[in-house]
Amino acid sequence: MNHHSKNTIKNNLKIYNSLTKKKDIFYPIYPNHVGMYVCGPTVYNHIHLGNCRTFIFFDIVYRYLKHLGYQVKYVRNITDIGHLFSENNELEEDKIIKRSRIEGLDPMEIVQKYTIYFHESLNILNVLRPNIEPIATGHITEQIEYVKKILCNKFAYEKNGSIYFDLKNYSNHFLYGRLSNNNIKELMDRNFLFSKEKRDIKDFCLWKKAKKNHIMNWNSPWGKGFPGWHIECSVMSTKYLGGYFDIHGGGIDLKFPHHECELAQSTSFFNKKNDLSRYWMHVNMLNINGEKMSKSKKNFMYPSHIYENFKISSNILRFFMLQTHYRSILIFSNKNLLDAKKNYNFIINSINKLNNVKFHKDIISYDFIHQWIDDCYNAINDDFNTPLLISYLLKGSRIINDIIINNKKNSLYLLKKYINYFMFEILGFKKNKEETNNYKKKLEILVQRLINLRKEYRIQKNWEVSDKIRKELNHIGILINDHKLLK
RNA sequence: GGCACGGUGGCCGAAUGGAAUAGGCAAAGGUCUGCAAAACCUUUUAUAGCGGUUCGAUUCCGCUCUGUGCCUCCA
Repeated sequence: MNHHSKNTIKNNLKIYNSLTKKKDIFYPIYPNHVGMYVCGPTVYNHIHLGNCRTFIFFDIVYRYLKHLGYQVKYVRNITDIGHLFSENNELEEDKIIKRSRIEGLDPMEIVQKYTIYFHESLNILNVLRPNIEPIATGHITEQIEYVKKILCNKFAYEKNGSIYFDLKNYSNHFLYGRLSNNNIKELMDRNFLFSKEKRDIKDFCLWKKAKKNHIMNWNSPWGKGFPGWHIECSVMSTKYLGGYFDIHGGGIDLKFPHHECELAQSTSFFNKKNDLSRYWMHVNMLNINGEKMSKSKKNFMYPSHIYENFKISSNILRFFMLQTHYRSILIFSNKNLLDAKKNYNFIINSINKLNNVKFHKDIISYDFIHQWIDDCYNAINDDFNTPLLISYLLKGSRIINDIIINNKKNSLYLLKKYINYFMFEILGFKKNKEETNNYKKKLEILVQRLINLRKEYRIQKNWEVSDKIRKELNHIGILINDHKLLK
């Protein structure tokens, strides 16, 4: 009665594709190989919780594809150039340059500093590193070559040392707006600073001429300048994954214009209809107080805020994010975070109990356990429905408790095997390791001695002193939960 | 103005053309207990509104109300 053969599971993964606007069965271009590109951060600031959501989600995608036996090439870029910051339609300045001015550091020091923070933040969240992490400024030559080809194909034009994408000519040959369903004519006109140079107000920049005081600039056939925002992703994805790969992802706010422009650039580059990626995936936003958490709205929180202010671990933050489906808006609130904590602890406690129980490998197979395993796989296979999967993991935990408490003979072996797969391998929770820090270890011993001391007082029924010790420990965040005293 | 995704109990959050068995939190009750807490077990409550299609709609279609996001800074 074993329903969950690996191939059946593998052939039933459905992914919501922003390009086709429906759930498509996942099959890669080359059997057993998956190429995945995810738009990474611009490293001019710390990453906040909203950014983390996207990277945690694609970590699940990466982990699950590997679990299914695919060889995955995961590429996630670092943007260290090209994002212009506009204020009141007055000034345009590279975000990294602006930040370097504020902090009094060299632009490349800013890049280095926030790249390190980015990696550290994701490490703490147990997000796996991609296979390739290309950096935009490391691919200037390739970007220039790419722009040259688009120019050569007549889908771009030069004006005063800058290169703009020719949307009008593009529209004559291809459809612009396939991802977002946006019709160029229906888009709102805004006054852009560059608009004087552009043939059409909605043309976007491929290469921008550097002003005299613009520190980050490179030589090009069109003079000193720097690449536009969208070009780096087209170039680096094509370089490392080819002109057509399996999955392209990012936050939903990148769908338009960023991904739409990438699609247009790629089509112009090859001069033929091209999807760039077979599946396009977009993660919805994290909302706080009814609106999107973003750097520009200044309503963001960093992961470190959460660990400190809510006294929760990175595992619980991760769990919190996975309790909402990735295509839904995730609402940040104190209560939701505490719900996540309780649920997470419930599952982990059950797993810990399993580790303390001795059992033999099952001989009999139990149908309901197999059903439970199928349910779990079906959940994750249905467009990565992590909230549904978590509900099954909670159910599994309850089954474990029931078996252990009532001393039932049952299929603990399979339960243990699969709940571990789902929690640690696929959902990517960190297994608690022994603390290696020596100083911390001594503190732990001290606390343990206090607890033992208190136990002696309890045996003597000296409630006054034992309650006082418990209170003191509670003050510093160590919770004591008493059990019945053994005689 | 255009485009996209939503509206399910007190709250969060799944699913579905055929009795709402999701799940969790909260609440209530219980086990346990020196007390407190924790842990574990059990139970209650819901498809925004109006039409249409249908034997049957929460699900599909249309309209209304309403929320969020994108429209060249954004994960």
